[in-house]
Amino acid sequence: MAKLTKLDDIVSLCKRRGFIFQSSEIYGGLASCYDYGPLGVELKNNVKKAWWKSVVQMRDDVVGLDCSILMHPMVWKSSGHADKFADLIAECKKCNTRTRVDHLKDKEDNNIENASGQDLTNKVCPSCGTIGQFTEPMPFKLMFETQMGANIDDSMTIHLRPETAQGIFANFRNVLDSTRVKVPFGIAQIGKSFRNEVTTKAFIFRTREFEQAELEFFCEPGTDDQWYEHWKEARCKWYTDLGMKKENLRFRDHDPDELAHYAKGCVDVEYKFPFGSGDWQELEGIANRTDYDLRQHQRGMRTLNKWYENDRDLSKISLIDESEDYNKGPLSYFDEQKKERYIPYVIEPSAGMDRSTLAFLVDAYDEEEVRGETRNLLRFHPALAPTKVAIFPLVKKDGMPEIARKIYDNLKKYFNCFYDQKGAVGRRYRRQDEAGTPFCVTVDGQTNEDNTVTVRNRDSMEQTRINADNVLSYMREKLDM
RNA sequence: GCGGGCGUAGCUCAGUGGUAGAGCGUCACGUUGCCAACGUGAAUGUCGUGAGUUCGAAUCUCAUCGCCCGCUCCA
Repeated sequence: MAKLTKLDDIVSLCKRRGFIFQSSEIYGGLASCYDYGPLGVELKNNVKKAWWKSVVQMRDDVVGLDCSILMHPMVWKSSGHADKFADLIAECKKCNTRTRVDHLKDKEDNNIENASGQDLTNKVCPSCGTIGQFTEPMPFKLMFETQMGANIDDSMTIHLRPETAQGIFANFRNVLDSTRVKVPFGIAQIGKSFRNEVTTKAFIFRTREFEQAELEFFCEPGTDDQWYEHWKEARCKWYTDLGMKKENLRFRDHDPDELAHYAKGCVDVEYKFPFGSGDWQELEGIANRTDYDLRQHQRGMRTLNKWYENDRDLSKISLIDESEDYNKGPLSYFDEQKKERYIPYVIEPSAGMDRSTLAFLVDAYDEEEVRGETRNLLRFHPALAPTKVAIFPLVKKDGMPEIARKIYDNLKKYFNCFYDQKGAVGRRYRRQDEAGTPFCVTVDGQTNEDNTVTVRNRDSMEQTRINADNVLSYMREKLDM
């Protein structure tokens, strides 16, 4: 079975069928930015809907949220992004390799402790081994900056969020106070995030503007391991339930040295993308973030005045130490049954919606030989298919278009449908195959006699006759919608 | 940011200094009674962009933008 083997094939398919276009293409494109076309926006919306249904709608213990992208600067001080997203990078003058200054190691035989981290004279280039031949360290701003306020004198530099998670932590108290939730419970959100990645990569796989679906699941310390396992399983099942092939999915546990300093554990759900090297690439990360974030925000809340006093300059301040009774702080939770307060632990499944959309697209792609011709099709799960049903008159006469149109007008109230009366019906079928439409309904000569129509299945190409009045109920059952 | 490759119609590509091309797709008309049928016709090009060399540039040179592969980076 010939499949998409190169990224170029995927890009070409995406453009040809209107899934994904390069942003600002008429102006030569803007690096790392992509637009979703008519089929793409339906597909991606369906992926997001499926996530929301699984993570929020179908659960009694998760509520939703939609935070603003712009947040108070202190959010990023507390989260650590303001400091860590401003790394210094130095370039080796010899081989032009850029390395983060804090990753540079001292020359080994130099026993003298080098007090200054900024002194690069004894640092070794990890690429070519040259010592001390670096450019001045240059700051990398990994967060997007923007100005809030039209009046330049009064405007404030703020950041576009680099992750949706912090908006959830910042609203932890609000949700607790307004929704009667009890630990264990989760808060879910889907939304755009922005990161000035040093290198973008592979089509929409790593872009600077991207969409995340994140869940912060709050649980009692001590139960975190079991919830971690629970979400690992639940999230993996989500992909396979939506038709993604098991052999293209795997878990990869992070090595201890790869873990963020606050994380107790982290596992990636990876998909075997057909990129050049055929590498496994991350779709989603599931992390045990412990009580780090809520505790950090408690410190941040206590630091607010210091920020005002220091000209609202994040670089001039550091977070105030944690209070001894932090467990009873403003972001703590009171357990009614145990009559005790604690800071909940957090399990965070964080999925990339653009990556998932691409993976579902690639995974659904298929080519098969039918009567010496190649049939291209996208075997989307019905929940993900951009169009659910296409309705055709077999030919454009004998009242068939009118009947087909009537069926279409009724069905489109319930799901995305497509009407087409042009050209040979075989071509229309194949066209829908390429868009991944699960069913085609065709009105033919017999419809006038006994009010039946044919339903053609995308995957098997088989046809069934059903009564025209039952099309809606038939589709609802088959599509499970 | 480094190294390599690439950029011509919606897509795949041919065209290496002398009139801008093919296949597929798209559209129209006719035909067509179930799987990319057939006939006729049509539309679609800043040859990525900008400069330069030249009588003349898709073609040569430089710059720039974008994409792919490999480094580097990925809190």
